[in-house]
Amino acid sequence: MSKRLTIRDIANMAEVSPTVVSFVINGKDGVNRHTRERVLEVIKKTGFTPNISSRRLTMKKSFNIGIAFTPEVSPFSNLFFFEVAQGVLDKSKDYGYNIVFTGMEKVNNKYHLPDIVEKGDTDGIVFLMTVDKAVLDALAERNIPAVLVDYHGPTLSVPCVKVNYERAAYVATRHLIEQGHRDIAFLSQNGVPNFYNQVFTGFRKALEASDIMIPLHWICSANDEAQTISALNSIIAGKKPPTAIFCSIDNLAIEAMAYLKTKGFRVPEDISFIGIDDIIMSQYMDPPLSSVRIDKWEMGVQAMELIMRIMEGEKPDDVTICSDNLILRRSVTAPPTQNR
Amino acid sequence: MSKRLTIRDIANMAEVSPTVVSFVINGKDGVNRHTRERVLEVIKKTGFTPNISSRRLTMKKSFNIGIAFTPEVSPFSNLFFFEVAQGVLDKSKDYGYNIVFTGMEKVNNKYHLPDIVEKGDTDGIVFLMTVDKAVLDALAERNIPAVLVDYHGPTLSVPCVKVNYERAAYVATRHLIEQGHRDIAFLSQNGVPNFYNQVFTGFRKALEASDIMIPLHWICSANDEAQTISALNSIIAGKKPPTAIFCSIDNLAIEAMAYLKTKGFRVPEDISFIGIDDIIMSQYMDPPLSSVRIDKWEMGVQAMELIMRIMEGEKPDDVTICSDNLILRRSVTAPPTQNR
DNA sequence: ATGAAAGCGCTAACAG
DNA sequence: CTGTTAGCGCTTTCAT
Repeated sequence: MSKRLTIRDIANMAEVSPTVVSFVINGKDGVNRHTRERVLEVIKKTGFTPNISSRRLTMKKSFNIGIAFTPEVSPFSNLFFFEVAQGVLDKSKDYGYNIVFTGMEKVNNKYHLPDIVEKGDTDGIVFLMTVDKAVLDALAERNIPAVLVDYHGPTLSVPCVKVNYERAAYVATRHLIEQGHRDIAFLSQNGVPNFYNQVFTGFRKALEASDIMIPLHWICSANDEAQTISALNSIIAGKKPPTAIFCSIDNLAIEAMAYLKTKGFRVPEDISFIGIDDIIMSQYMDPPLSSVRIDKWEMGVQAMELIMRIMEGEKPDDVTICSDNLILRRSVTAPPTQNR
Repeated sequence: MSKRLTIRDIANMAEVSPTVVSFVINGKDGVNRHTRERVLEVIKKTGFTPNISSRRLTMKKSFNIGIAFTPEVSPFSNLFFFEVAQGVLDKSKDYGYNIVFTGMEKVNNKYHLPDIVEKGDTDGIVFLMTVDKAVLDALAERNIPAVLVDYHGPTLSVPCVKVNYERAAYVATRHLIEQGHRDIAFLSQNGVPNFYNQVFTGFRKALEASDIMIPLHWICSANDEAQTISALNSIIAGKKPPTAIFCSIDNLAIEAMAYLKTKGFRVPEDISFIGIDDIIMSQYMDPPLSSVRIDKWEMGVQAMELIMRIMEGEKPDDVTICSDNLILRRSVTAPPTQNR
């Protein structure tokens, strides 16, 4: 186990001072071309890499970016944020940062500052979906940049990577209509009011654009499996069930599809389904689920880029990801021809 | 943005020297009880946390643990290692380490040393499934601990967290037999010879234990979707197709099930399926897939624990995870009663 | 264009 | 039991 080289060793070998070596490593000018090349030569030959702990201390930078999340949106249990995380991870490499994942614990109904920032071990944080105002303030005070991915709340002091869910819902619903459906039910979570509003608005506008009216008990919300089932039961209760169901996220569509199949519905022959997100699982369903694809990986990339721009002193605007990329699979077909 | 406190500030406030503060922070003894309490008091009051960059430099430790993976087993695209990573991450908290994810690029058909170790920015690495001998050697030379998760190759110099795939395959196959099946096909990947051997052995032993013989064209391997399909075609080609298919991993079972359904087979009425792993997706299939559950989260936890033990100078043995936890779902039922 | 020297905040001998 | 001091390996004034 040979001792690691230091900048001083390199300096000796190249017969210059440590300062010069530091300069060339950091690409600063003010170094004679020949000297620079000589140093570069030695560095290449020795495979020298500057000790990162030391740079961290000197530069008061951690070269870490955190991804902070609450249990519900852990990239390790939520397939949406799983892809987002991948995006920020991939992009982080380009900037020479480590990504460190930190779950946020809730104590007394408010989130703790991620321990990674308490330790001063992060230069920026990307929050997934939610964050406490207090946490954001603490970050601002420490002057560490933050961005939010897939945030649904009121405008905030930090830039966000957003999805236009109204648009997505509109596109999904319009697709159903274009396939000939006029009896379309709406199923969404409503735990996050803003999300619900966006999605419902998109749905409503699509229907209105085609002068379609639906019975009110076809508009349902559900935040867990039990609620989904009872919503579904109410939707199919009438004598004339809908021919299609719009679901605000794929997860819900998957749950709903499974349940209605147990109730004897054939998908899509009896009833069509469409969702939003296009999570990895959707393509494996039976039938594979049509969905409005959200490029989650790209959201992660954008988040990382926002962080970097903030670090460079910019004050970037929110970015909104393409929200109308319809993925056609087999869960949607024309409505059954009715004879009554 | 108030300046961060240093150990020196705390020392002044508590009217002791920085050394004493350092001692109490690091839980060393040789500090008077009252002094210790006084210092603790100040620390609590101020919310002081020692600058980690500084400790890193002084102690020559990074307080980072890496998870290294090739593209095929990226936790962000492979649902098996996705759960493993979660386990490592959860456990790392207990030890105060960051987890940093590093993909390994292949250049000239061999993997590069993860950049995180080149930079000296990791105290240990968890490799997912594969690793080059050369990389392991480089690590050994730098004296940084490594463990392997779900490794299938010949014995190595580093401890591994293993699955007993022979046992898992045995349990899965026996379940099929217990349900009355005697016409059972075998489908496995064979990209990793050791894995194939284990799984096949388990399958074979279960059959032999019940004196079951099967036609040889029911023993198939496939490493991508096209191969899966052609394997399946060959399996169902004869006049009397099997009543059940054992698949070496859930992914394969999912693919196979989907394909055979398009061929008009009803699952499980016409043909039963069982897999190994119990990945997150399996429960959402139609029908939900029976599987031998591998506790992937626990594998991650064990990996982290192995790393820690190596750091403490131990020379731990491999650990093998429970491999016979049968999860009964709806993809297996009794074989159709035959009348011919 | 180059070098000397200070200092980042901590830990760990070593003295007392 | 407590304090002094010397680094850890780098970056960055400030001279030259």
